Amino acid sequence: MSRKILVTSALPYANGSIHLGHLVEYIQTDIWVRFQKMQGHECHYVCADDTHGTPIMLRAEKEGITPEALIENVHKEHNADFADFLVEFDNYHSTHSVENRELAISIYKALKANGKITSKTIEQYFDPVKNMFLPDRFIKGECPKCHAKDQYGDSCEVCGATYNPTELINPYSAVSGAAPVRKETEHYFFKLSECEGFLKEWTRSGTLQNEAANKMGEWFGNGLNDWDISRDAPYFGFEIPDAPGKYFYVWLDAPIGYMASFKNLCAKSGLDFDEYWKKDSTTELYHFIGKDILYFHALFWPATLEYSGYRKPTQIFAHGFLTVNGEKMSKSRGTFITARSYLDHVQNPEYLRYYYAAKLNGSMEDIDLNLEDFVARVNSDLVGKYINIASRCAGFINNRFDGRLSKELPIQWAQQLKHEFMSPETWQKIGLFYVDRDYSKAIREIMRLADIANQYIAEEEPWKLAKLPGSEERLHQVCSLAINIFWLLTIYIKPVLPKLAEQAQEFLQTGDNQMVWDQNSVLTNHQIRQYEPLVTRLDPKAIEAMVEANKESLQPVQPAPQTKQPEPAMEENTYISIDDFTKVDLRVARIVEANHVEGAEKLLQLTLDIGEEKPRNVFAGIKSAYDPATLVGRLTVMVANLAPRKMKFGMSEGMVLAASDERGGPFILSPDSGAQPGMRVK
RNA sequence: GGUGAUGUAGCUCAGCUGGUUAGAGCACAGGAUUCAUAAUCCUGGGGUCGAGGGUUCAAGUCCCCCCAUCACCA
Repeated sequence: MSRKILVTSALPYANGSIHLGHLVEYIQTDIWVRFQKMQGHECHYVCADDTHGTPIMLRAEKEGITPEALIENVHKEHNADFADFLVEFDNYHSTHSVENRELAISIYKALKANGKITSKTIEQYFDPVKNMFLPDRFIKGECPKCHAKDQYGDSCEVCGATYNPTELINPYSAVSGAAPVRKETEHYFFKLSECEGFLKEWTRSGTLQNEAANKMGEWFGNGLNDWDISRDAPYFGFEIPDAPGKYFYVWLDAPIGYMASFKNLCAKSGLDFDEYWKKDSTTELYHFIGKDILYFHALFWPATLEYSGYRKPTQIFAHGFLTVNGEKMSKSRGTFITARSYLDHVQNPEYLRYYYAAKLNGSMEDIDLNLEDFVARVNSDLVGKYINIASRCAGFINNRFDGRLSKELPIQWAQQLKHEFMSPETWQKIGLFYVDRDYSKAIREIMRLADIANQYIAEEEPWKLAKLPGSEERLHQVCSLAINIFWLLTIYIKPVLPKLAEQAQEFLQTGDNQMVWDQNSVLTNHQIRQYEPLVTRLDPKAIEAMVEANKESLQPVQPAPQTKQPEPAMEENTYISIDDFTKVDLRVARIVEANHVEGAEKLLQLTLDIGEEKPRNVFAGIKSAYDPATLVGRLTVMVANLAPRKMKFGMSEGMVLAASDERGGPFILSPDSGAQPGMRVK
């Protein structure tokens, strides 16, 4: 029974190169799609560049080209990267396309007709030099909570606080450096607050993984706010109908890009767009995404579709992030590796496809690319186990039997091996792992089978049979069986290693129609070709060179900030600069008051004078070591610009420094005599 | 801070609804073998399952509380 399936991966932002982190998702999706196609389902895989928004506009300006030219260049680069990693889209389009413009406008109109659009006047920061409203990420200033300098407008990287950009102290524009002014502007909102009932039901109807559904509970708990879907000119995007100078926010038209890409495919291939997108469509729709953009795909997107008269996704598959050697990708460590850099050094994309597959499961857990493990795994599994089966037996077939497989297989095949390698149960078991995106289990099973094959060969000792008179037939059958097993394993692993499967097909001289799932016949009395090494071992030096090269490519210029698909934060150095240190405002403080806190096991409440008008209230975890009475009047040192933190017992407006480890403590610090409250420690 | 996850041998990971001496691959040690890209086969060492409480006849598996790591907070 053939199903009709539409699959998407998240749209990469047209502001940067594809890197190994992105590839987790595209490889994950591609494997899934290839498996569906192998099963004979009608499966279409579409994607596109996400091209709109302020970062694109500003970057184009910086490069002295039009945004259109910028996204065109990036589109070419992305296309080449995906193709080289064997990610086989049926269509790779762009959100800056006629299809997307039409769909975005018609969806907006439908939402409006359904009473789901409203407008509100809001106050936003405006750059008077650039004459533009500033997105949160383009405003910097002092954190209102911890007073750290140069923090972004939406959150503080030092204390982790989130806030509105209007709360920043001494804000400045990251674009021009000018002090932004607050300015009123009318924005359009999607009334998400009215969609709560629908969304609650939808998110609990099996469309999300358990962890993801749990996560949604939090958002519902806080109550849904209306979603701001407009931005003011200048903006690179689509202008909103009947609203001159107002543009759709990039996240409105980005997911519509899935539809647009498919529509574009329909025009080329004759597929029926409505069959896949109309409200009561019986086709299936799956979105593969990273866990970071679950919010957009599990709330905004289904609500948008629901209230504009389209079908909703069948399921949303969220995956985790990539770490390299157990840590976030880092430019200074050379582990921030682009797709292109990998190809330049390692060449074979299937090593990475294999490794990711061996690690992936259907959960939102992060996966780790351990570079040493990567080399070991590829060489030992792929070359040592799997390819080795063909490599060690093909010679006998080629040289002793003119490349022709035997007419019969050994009795072990019928007796036991057939059940392991070719029974309906095995096909089903591995198939189910693919369907569930539990590729690591599929790989594990396939490698278990490869082990069995090598054991079988070791037991039969074909090299001895070759020297033993009268054993010709036995030798022929044993090696033919090994080749058959290699063929089966190739089919099992084909979604992961499509190129290798193609080369194997060439060697085995099998047709496309024999490379299908559920294969139930064997190759007997069949001509194969001369064996050539199908995969070579991966030299660890190539990995070292790649890491080195990426260390060198550390750019002195900071990449443009992104508002979408944020890349994992980068760690710069183990050392901090003097500037980093001076961010910490250490002050001499006098303990004016010290009290026990009712209900707290570890805390004391301190009132600290640091020469300010109002003394600071600080909770310190030093109860175990100090009696409050002995503290009053003492001088100590506190962090004065730590983000105030709301604790169970009240607001803590700083931190007292104290030393401790397993040998004891805490011991609070005291300045030498002469120090006065409020003096800066530096 | 809130929320969702994760923490099992040197490394990467399995361990379903709690039940015999906690598993695999890699790495390591010893042996076998030479067909194969030093690949393969056999044997072995190695874990107080993040810390601490609790429930139970029985806990890696359930509950509580810490600690660490990751993500999200429109």
